[in-house]
Amino acid sequence: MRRNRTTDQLIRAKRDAAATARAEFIEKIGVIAQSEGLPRIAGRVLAMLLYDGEEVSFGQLAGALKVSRGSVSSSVRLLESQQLIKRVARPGERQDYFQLVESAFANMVTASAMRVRRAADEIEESLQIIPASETGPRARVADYAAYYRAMGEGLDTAAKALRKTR
Amino acid sequence: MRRNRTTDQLIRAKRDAAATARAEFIEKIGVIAQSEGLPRIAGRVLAMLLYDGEEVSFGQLAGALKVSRGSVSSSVRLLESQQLIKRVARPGERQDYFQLVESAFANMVTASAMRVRRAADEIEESLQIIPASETGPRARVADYAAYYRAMGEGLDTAAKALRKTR
DNA sequence: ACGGATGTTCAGTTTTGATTGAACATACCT
DNA sequence: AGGTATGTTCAATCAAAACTGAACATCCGT
Repeated sequence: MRRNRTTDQLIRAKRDAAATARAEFIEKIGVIAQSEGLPRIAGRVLAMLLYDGEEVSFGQLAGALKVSRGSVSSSVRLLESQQLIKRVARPGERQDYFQLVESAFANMVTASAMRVRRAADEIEESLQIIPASETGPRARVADYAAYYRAMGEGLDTAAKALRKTR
Repeated sequence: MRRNRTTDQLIRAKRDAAATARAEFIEKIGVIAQSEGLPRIAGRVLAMLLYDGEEVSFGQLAGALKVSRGSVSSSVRLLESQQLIKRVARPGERQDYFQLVESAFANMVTASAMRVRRAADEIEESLQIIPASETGPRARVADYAAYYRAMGEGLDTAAKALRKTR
């Protein structure tokens, strides 16, 4: 099929639009990730896997994101540890491949819940040390701990709900 | 009333225990604050106000936490902007005084909700740009946005609940 | 008006954490 | 075994954010 110049230009324009949309999304998630306590590169890895939806190789990550292999290594390890992505072996291929886990969103919530729970633990540790005579401080710190506990449970509940639905 | 040496020592030991418990709590919250996206000093200010329960002056904050007045200024402004503390004027006193707001915990949740909602907005912005032809990516990004939306609403609900209870 | 106490601002410094890249270990292919 | 592709580790670098302190503005009492 022969196409004229105008048609070709349209097609190219469309492809470009898709490419820039993808690039902007990846960068944006990189920034959002930082406000979630993830390093920027980890966020971009996550974004790329989410956007593309398919398995992506270690080399592709380093290449497409233009970062060192060292960074890719530490990022994917972090994301694996939080159960957000998984490493898959492709028969016959040397490289590692990665993809988002099914329940990635739920697991993000679980990771938050874990952080909050750890904070609650620390505060309760403090509570142990405060002498019984300090009734005012004890009451207020106990309230604070209870707040963190409640948050943690709320997040866990939310995670469970997410897991059921999708 | 005359007390012997041993009694005095006991009293002093008790006071010391209370003081170190307080100091450790303040430091600990400083660290936890960082994982919440607050600067460390702001966390310590918050901790001091929470522990002591009463109004604390600008000067006391700088003195007790051993930080510059500049740091106190920016910290209290940040905490005020998030509605976690309030500045109170004492009649006849020149210094500003600060205390935790009643609904501080609920407001912390609200602040988180705001952050999450902002992230959701950004992701939806991305969604606008992705061409309709990219059905796979669009669906996945939309899911991601929905997840953030749900989180935001969940947090807002939690905040409302907290406000009712206490 | 003056002096001193107070809070804010901002340029400079310090600290913290992320990122790189080279050395290394491992596995595979020949 | 030798060579190459691959992922990890870690010391060095870089970037971002927190923090300081001095200059400034404001207010209050005198």
